[in-house]
Formats: sequence, structure tokens, C-alpha cells
Amino acid sequence: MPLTPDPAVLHGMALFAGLDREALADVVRQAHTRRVPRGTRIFAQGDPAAAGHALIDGRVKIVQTGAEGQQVVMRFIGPGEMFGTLAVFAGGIYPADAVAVADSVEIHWTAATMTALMELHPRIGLNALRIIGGRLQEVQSRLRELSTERVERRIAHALLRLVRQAGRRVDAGVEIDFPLSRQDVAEMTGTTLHTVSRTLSAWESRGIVEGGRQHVLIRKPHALVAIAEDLPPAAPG
Amino acid sequence: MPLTPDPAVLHGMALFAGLDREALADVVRQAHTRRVPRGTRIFAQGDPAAAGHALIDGRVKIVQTGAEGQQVVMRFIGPGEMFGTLAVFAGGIYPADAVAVADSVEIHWTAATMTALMELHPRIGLNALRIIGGRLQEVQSRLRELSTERVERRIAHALLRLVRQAGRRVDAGVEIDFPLSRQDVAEMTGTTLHTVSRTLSAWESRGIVEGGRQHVLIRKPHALVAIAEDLPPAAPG
DNA sequence: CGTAGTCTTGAATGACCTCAAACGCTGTGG
DNA sequence: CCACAGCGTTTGAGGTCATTCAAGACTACG
Repeated sequence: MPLTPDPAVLHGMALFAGLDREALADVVRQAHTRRVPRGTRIFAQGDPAAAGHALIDGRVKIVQTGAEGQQVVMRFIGPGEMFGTLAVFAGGIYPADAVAVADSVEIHWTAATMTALMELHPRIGLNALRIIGGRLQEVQSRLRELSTERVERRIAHALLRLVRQAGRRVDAGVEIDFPLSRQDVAEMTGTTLHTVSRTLSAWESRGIVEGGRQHVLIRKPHALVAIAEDLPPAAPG
Repeated sequence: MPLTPDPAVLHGMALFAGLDREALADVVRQAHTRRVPRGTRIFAQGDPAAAGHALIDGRVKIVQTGAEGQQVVMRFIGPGEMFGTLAVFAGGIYPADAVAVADSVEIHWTAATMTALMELHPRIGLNALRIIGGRLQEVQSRLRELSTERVERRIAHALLRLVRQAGRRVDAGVEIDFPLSRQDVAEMTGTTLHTVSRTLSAWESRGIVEGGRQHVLIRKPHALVAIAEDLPPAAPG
């Protein structure tokens, strides 16, 4: 059921930045939206890339699985971000699973539609190029971290990245605003949930973070930055 | 001195695939080429992205350096491949160094030219999207390997990737056709040159590879695949 | 023929993983 | 409302893969 949404949902989506009112309406008209409850797999690694997607609300985890079942979290997608779009143009196969980690609303366009839209509105292609470029640089940075840094610093970097992307200010500090398990963090940083747990426990005893079941609150972001950048810890405040 | 090259050099460049004769001539007319001796740094990490580049001949290493000087080899660029182009559209800053590891010939377009060309010939943008998309997927695969695989398998993967990209058939097997040090391999796989050296020595004693100063020859590619995929070694042949 | 860069190899250390067990929160069904 | 089951988390002990430290051999080149 191609539920045609309010064109307003596209506002703030980098993929459609700079399109005029008419073009946006055109884009929206061809979209399909659907609700995806927490835990739903939106597409699976290895499937033909039938559609390009974007997230209206919620949170989606992009996970790649290796030959022996090892999983790696490539990124988390938040509202306004596209996902699975790349596969439509390069490869034609989804390179990873997309799983909703919170109740979400997703919008998508069939591969054919996506291609047509892009030819009709060249601006979309340029936007996509910029977005993909940014992601490539981000993944390359992670590659460097993973190659050269110790586990503790990698975990600090991962949390800081999540704070930037999905941080919500609360009295006690900043919290990650979606369910995030130790296992997830481990799969983002190339370590085990045990090491993540130990690390967070150590930080908790220093008052830097506060943990909970699938929940992380950062009490002292600056201390986390110090760890990530390997600076001397600041004087206690 | 904008040495205008023969349009033929653009043939087989994925970035300009599908352009008609006239468009190609247009592209070539705006290009600058230059010879870059081995060891030359073509651009430096952190510099404003003044131009998009492509390689006519030779081999270029893309290296990212971390805050404390740790280096990571992002990829090797061969003839026909573009490099440093992404930075023109996303970020405006080169995210890595580009160094010629063999005497090379490079062609480049200023950022302004590049943008103009892309608007005039939308096909270039789509090509770029496909290329960047492919690279993103490749980097993501490496990220997964680095996260989940042991050093030996990572080295095997790296060599196989190089064979695919720069392998030259010779009597004894396949050799990497440009100078490649143990240090380079270490920086591609997130390990140390010591471990790479030990690993290659072990393989050499099993007759799988043959080493030399900045030189690697693969005698039994299938054995390397077996290591990379963690298959049982085949019966000796 | 000396020098600088590359490569090899040994020994010791240590960061992190693996294995193992137990704890505690959360939601569910009786 | 309580009990229980399931899942995520914590923590310990032991082992190991790879790094670090160290020294020496080889190769290319001026």
C-alpha cells in the first residue's frame, strides 16, 4: 500500500537538498512508506537491491555478516538519512542487513524509480555523491582507528561518534537515544562484548559513563575525548 | 604547462565511460598531465582539494596518517583509476597523502573544472557515484576483515587483492608488478612489518610465495586463497 | 666499499580473547 | 501480584596471538 506521505518528510534530507517544491512533490509521489517495528529486518545481505531507502523516524542498524557468521556494525541510520541506496547503483546487491533497532518509519523507492528520479533531477545524483563520499571518509577513518589504536580508544571513538549522531542532552550528561547493547558496541569496534563491558565498568567507576541494559549515558564527554585522543586526563572537577 | 594529452588516454577510464567522442575531447582539453618520479608526493593530507586526479601510468599509494604518525595504506591506484576526486566534492580537503611508488604519469583537473565538467556531462557524476560506491563497499569489507580476522588471513586477503589489481603472470606464478615493501603490507593490514615478515617467511618455506626486497611473487595462489578463506590446505601438488 | 634502507629472526611481554559462571533486570504468564 | 524464564551484563582465570624490544644480515646504490 503506497502510503503517500506529506512532502514535509523530505525536508532536511540531504539526498533531496536543493530540490524545488515541484521536484520534491514528484519524489514523494513515487515513494512508499511503511512502519517497521523494532527487530524487523528491512533488507538482507545478498538480496538484490530492489529499492533505495531513507529513514523518517526511529533507528536502523546496518550489519555486515562474514562467511563464518561474524557480524560487524557498519553504521546506525537516524531520521533523514538514506540507506541501502548505494547498492542500487553499485553492485545491485545489498552488501549488509538493515535491522530496525527501534520502532521506525521507513520510506523507499524502487530501483527503477530511483534511477529515473536521478536522471530527471541531476541534483539528487550530486547529493548522493557527496553523502557517499562523506561515508567513505568516515569508514576510512574507522579503518585507521581499527588498524592503529587500542581497544579502549576505539570504544571511546565509537561512543563519541554515537553521541554526535544520536546524543540527547539530559541533566546528568548526554545519552544515546536508542537501545544499544554491549554486543553492538563490540561489533562497531572489532572487539568482544566482554572487553566492552569491562571497559565501560572501568569508566563507570571513574564517573565518566553510566551504563544500563542497552543504555549508555555519558557523564563526562570531555573525559571520553581525552581517552579517544590519548590526552592526559583533566583535573577532577 | 598544461600538456594536452592524446584523448586515447581516457579510454578505459571508468570515470569517463559512456561519454561520446566530443565530450571526451572536451574533457581532455581541460586536463593537465605531468610526470611524477617515484617517491613524489602528488598531494598531501590536509591540503585543500585543488584538483581531481587520475593515473595514466605507474602506481600511486594513498596513505592516511593519524595524529601520532601512524600510517595506514588506504589503497593502491593503478592506470585508469581516479584518485583524490572525492575530496573535491565532499569536504574540500584531501583526506590522505598520494605518493607515487613507481615512476608515474598523472592527469588532473582543477576543482572548478571538475565541477563544471560534471554539470555539463551528468554521466560523469553517475560514473563517479558507481566508482565511489564500489570503493565504499571494498573498504567496508576490509573493515570487517580487520575486525574479525587473524593477521595471517588479513595478509592473505591483502595479497590476493593486490594480485587482482596488479598481478602479472610469470613462469613461476603471479607477481605484484610494483615495488611493495613489508612495511606497506603491514600498513594495509593493521599489523607490524615484523609480523608480515614472519608470515611471508613461513609461507615461503611452504613454497606458497617467494619474497625479495620490495617484491612479492605468489607461487601458489590457490594456497593463499585457502588461507584467506580458512579452508583446509589442498594436497601437495 | 661504505652507508642507508629493507628484511629476518629471537626472546620477552602484554593486551585482549576465550572459557566459564553467576548476576540482575524486564517482561510475561499464571 | 508474584514467579519464572530469557536475555543482557558482569567478572574472574587462564591462554595466546601478536607486539615490542633487540640484534644482525642482506641488498642496492652512490
